[in-house]
Amino acid sequence: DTANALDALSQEGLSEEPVQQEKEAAGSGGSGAWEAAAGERKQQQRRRKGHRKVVDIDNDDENENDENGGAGGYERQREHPFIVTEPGEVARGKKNGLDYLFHLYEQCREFLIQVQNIAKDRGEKCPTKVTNQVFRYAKKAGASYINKPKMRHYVHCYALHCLDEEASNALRRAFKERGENVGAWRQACYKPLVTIAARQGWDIDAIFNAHPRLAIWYVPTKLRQLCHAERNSAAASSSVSGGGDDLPF
Amino acid sequence: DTANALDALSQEGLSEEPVQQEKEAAGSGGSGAWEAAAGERKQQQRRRKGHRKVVDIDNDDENENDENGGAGGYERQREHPFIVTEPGEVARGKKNGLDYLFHLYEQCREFLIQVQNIAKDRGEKCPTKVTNQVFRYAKKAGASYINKPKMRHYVHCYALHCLDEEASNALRRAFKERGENVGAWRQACYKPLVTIAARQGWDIDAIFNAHPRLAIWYVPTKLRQLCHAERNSAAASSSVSGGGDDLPF
DNA sequence: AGAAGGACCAGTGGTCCGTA
DNA sequence: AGAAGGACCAGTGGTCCGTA
Repeated sequence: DTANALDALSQEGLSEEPVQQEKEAAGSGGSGAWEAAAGERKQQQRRRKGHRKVVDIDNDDENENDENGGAGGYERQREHPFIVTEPGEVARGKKNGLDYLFHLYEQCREFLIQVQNIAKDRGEKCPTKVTNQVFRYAKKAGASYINKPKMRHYVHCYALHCLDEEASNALRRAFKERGENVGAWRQACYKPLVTIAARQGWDIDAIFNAHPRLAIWYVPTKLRQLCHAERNSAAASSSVSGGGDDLPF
Repeated sequence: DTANALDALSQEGLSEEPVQQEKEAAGSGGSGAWEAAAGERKQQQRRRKGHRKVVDIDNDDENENDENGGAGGYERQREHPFIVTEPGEVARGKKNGLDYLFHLYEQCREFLIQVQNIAKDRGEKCPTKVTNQVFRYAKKAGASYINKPKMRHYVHCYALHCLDEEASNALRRAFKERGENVGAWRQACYKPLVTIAARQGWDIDAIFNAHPRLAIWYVPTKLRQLCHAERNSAAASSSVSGGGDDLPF
């Protein structure tokens, strides 16, 4: 129902960055076995504490088939950054607008439904949330612009859009007017959600689950923490003003 | 409500087996660095395909503190095996009965409820199923006889007990009479569940979720597969006997 | 500086298989 | 042979941080 017309909202052309493999291939002067295995294996080193050394001993011919057909200087693409747009406004320049952001959540929902149908058909476990499996499926289906960190990052913004579209729209207009960046707008989305939670007994999980389009998203940790903190301080101040045991008003 | 009186159903005293650490300490003549690290690190070798070699390079003094205070020959305890008992029957000898088995599921439910209350209190994510976290909590609370492989192994038996206690009781009496072992009884529990699923549109997840005491358990993979296979062959035979497109009868 | 997302990591669901 | 459960492993939820 949120039609594919919205796809047009994404600006044509993507930002570019050199591809990882190419840089690795170009980065000459590696230091032996580990370097050679880096393309094949995951790098398990970064923040490792145990000072462990991993050595591959049958690395024979696994890395010889370069599937990308040699060093043709192609570039990895990265989505344009979001900017704060009003409802209905299309972002100009190398930017994406917030209607497009919210549209990505609808797309994920459609991918989830497809994954669910396949699972039901096969008699397999059926996910109720947007899981890693769904992100993998989306990628395989060609929606390479969908990824987990991005979707998780803005879930609460989408939640406000679902739960109080008027408030969400007003916030967008206000932040656009003030020339705020996306990060500031994103931060500002928390507060109205906490207010909504306050009105509904602080149960943010119940609020998500009661909304069909929101129920498929995990409640973001920070939103959960904010609701919890606010509930406690609200209870504390009410018990002070109430002058004794907590009363229901 | 399923009172702690049932705890008495577990035979006093447990089977014994020598403790792992002791055996490892006793097993002299290891072969160098990896052997020395085995107590500290997880053994990552078993079925490994990649022919990888893992070497620890700062193994300095991590393994020196033997917390068990030396080789006092204490024994690890293991629960008595289950035998097929009738409802109400207490197992004799070094055995446990099936009422006790089902009681363990009730205990897990109580541990889950405690974990849920703690989580709600702290404003953390609240589990709806018996997860690893719940098994850990049970162990910490002293219920060392509860463990994940055992509980998962018999979930479908408990499911039958919840969904059709009469049928479950009849099956127990029949298998006791015939002198069948627990494994045979366990296998036999699948079929009546598949029959129940057939009557309810084959949705075994919905059947579990509709029952408050069962909803907290993951549907066992094998039960899910049996329902799926049976649904498909039922659909095939009905479309044959129906002589064309599937009809609703 | 603000932002997108590859890649990591601790802890999960699932159950094998070494053990008695 | 039958059974209990430690311990493993692939893939998860969560998000950091190297990247541009």
